[in-house]
Amino acid sequence: MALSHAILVSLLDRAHSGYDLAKRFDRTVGFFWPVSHQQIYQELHKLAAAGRVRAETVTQSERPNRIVYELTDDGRRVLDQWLTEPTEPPSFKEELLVKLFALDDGNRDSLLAEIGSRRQRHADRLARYDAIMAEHYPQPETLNARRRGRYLGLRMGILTERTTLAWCDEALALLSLPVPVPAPQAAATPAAARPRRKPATR
Amino acid sequence: MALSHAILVSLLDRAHSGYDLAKRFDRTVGFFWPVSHQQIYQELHKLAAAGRVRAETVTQSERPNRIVYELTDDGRRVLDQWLTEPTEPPSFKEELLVKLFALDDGNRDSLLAEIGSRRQRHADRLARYDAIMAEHYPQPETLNARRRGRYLGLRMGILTERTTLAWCDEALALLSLPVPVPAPQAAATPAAARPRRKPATR
DNA sequence: AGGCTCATGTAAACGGTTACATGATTAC
DNA sequence: GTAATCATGTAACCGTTTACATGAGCCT
Repeated sequence: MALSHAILVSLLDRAHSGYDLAKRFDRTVGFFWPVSHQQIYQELHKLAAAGRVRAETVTQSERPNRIVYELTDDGRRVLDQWLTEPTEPPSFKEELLVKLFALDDGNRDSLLAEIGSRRQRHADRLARYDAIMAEHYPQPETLNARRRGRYLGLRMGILTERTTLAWCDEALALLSLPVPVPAPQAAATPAAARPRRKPATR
Repeated sequence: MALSHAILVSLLDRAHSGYDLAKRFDRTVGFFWPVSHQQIYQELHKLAAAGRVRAETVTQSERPNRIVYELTDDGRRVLDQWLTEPTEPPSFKEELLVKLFALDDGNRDSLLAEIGSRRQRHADRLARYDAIMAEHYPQPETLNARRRGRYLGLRMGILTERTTLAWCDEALALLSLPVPVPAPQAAATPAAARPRRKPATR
């Protein structure tokens, strides 16, 4: 429901072509709302058909023509309306945590390795975000409204990456710790013979 | 690609019916991999057709019959294979941050209100997670491998909610701060007459 | 009487991903 | 010569969401 809105938001400042939007998304809104170029082109057609954006072809020599899209008054109205509607907390799908549900002594090492490589990726991201912050958002209190909103997006990214890094460190430490030896009575008893009591879930 | 795997993971400990799985997901894996009951039923059919689970009907009087699914050796193999494959960082879609990209003086109050209500929801979640942690995971070092994995999932949930709460507080504080008055020279100049220099994006 | 829990499903619609397609220019 | 950049798209597929369906028993 919000892909169209993400595009409208990106057109707020000025008109863009589909190609521009695709590149812009990669650096900005795309961090919290990933979108492919195919989606953008198709959605722009729909938005134009619905009268929320106006298309204008810019003829170019030496380069393919561009089709530049601009917000209409109606588009602006739809956008403002959307902003007042309540938002659901993000549903995040974390494959790694699903995998950890299957953790046992047999797969411990491969999961440890995976957490390690994830740690690295998050550290890289954090470094990139920190660099953008230092360069573009020195003192958030002095920013105007629009730029404050963008600052807060970046800020969320930084806090998230820091938290994830800290979690990776905890996870690596915990998984490296030896697992306590299970109670000795189980040693010689065949599995099928042991009484099965209803185990507490969780 | 991982819905089937999330189900296989849930069947690791013991056999479950679709109905059981749906309820179980809500409390466990569903936090990092949300799934509806329709998806579960359909996926169970596919998994059974592929020989990764074995279905058994349990006849009940007074209640509808249950169809209970159990991991096969092949299912276990597929699961173990999947665990060794690398994982992408989660792509999270945060509508609220998209909205903040459109922040201006006209919508500041409604966005402030929305951040406030989101703050509350995250505080509630954190309280629930803390309660589960206190009750089920007193000392993580003493847990066996399987339960350590689950502990780490919960731990991630707690860290995430804490971080989000802190971000909400920052956002509320920043948006409540008065926006600095723009440079006075713009006061009487008509917008069209002002020179338009290429503004720095970001 | 109305709503919840147990228990399973089908069907349509929507949204997103992957693959394929074209073609000129510029940089290495 | 090869790859990347600019610039736009179509088509098939897959995964997810929403709506609809059934029916008994239990609780208030």
